[in-house]
Amino acid sequence: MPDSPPSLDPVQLGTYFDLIEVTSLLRHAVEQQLRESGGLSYVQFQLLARLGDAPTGSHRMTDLADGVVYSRSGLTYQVGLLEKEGLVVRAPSPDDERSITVTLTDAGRELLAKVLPGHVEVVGGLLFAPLSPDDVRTLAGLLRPVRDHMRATPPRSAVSRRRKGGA
Amino acid sequence: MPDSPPSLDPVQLGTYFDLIEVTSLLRHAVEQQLRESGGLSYVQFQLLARLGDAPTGSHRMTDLADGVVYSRSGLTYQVGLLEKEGLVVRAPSPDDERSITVTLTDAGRELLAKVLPGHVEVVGGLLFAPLSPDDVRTLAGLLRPVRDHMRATPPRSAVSRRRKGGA
DNA sequence: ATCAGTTACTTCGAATTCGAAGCAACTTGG
DNA sequence: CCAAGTTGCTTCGAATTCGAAGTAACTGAT
Repeated sequence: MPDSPPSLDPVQLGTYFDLIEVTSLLRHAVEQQLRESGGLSYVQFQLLARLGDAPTGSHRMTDLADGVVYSRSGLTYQVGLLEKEGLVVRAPSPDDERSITVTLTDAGRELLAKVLPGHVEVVGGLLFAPLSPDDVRTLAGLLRPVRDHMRATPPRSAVSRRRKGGA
Repeated sequence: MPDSPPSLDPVQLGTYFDLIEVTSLLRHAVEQQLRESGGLSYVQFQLLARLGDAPTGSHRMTDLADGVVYSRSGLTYQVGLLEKEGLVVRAPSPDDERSITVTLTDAGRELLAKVLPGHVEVVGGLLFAPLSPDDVRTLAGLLRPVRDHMRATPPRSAVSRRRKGGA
């Protein structure tokens, strides 16, 4: 691959910074709304949303962690909190004894429904307000390949727990 | 304002999710590179980068916190770490006795220079690899107005420390 | 069936993060 | 000048976050 320029041009750099800034601000605003309206952190909301999206309303721990880009141990902690609130249930997986299946409860679904409108409103007001429908389509068309590329690219140290000493 | 639809259409929703996912993955990869190559966290890198960009190589604490979207107390902590490493210096501001001016040291500038190429490489390889130069320009054109809009929109509770009780 | 290697999850300790509260320095109106 | 209000930063405590290490379950080869 001969075209990996060693340095970013100014447009790229500015775009990168704007991207980071935009999502930081968005996250911040959303986080506040979620805490006020439902006592949820952003990760917790993401988890509930993912479970709500799933046809079965459930996912394995690992898939959840990968989905929201979170550490395994952090996920254990967060799911523990959600379970204590009665929003999800943990159960061993039928086919794989090691796996834990996390499932959304009715209470979880309710809370999700209660929180979603406000969430959507914040996102709409901050992120989409300055964008036309065409803009949004364009943006979607740009982000999707990036997302796929990132998901496909193995993390720089794709080591299997042993052999950590890079070289 | 008659056009704030109460709900996001599927394209918007997908775009929003992709945006979050893309930046989460990017951040993760970048964080790892920074830690390995220079022992810096992402915030720390952002701070050094911002100081490096400034004509004077310095900024007030508050401006730094706002710039990187970080809490004041968190910034105090991080700048403390950077100072302990000799990467920045804190000095009271001449005109305003309350303000602290944070300035990049030579060591800080060196470390920044040492870390930047790898950083840029990761960002290029993950974020920009699937995008043509035209795509990047388009993306920049979309993000800029969003950024400006977000910066202009006051946080939902623009209260002045007192009168927190919302109603 | 047994052993080595891998995968799924949890526990643990250390580091980071935030908001609330506190303190000092500015500003404004009298 | 003085009091009330605001702004800039730090300290404090509680909650979250991660990676390393540990345990249990699966896989494949012999």
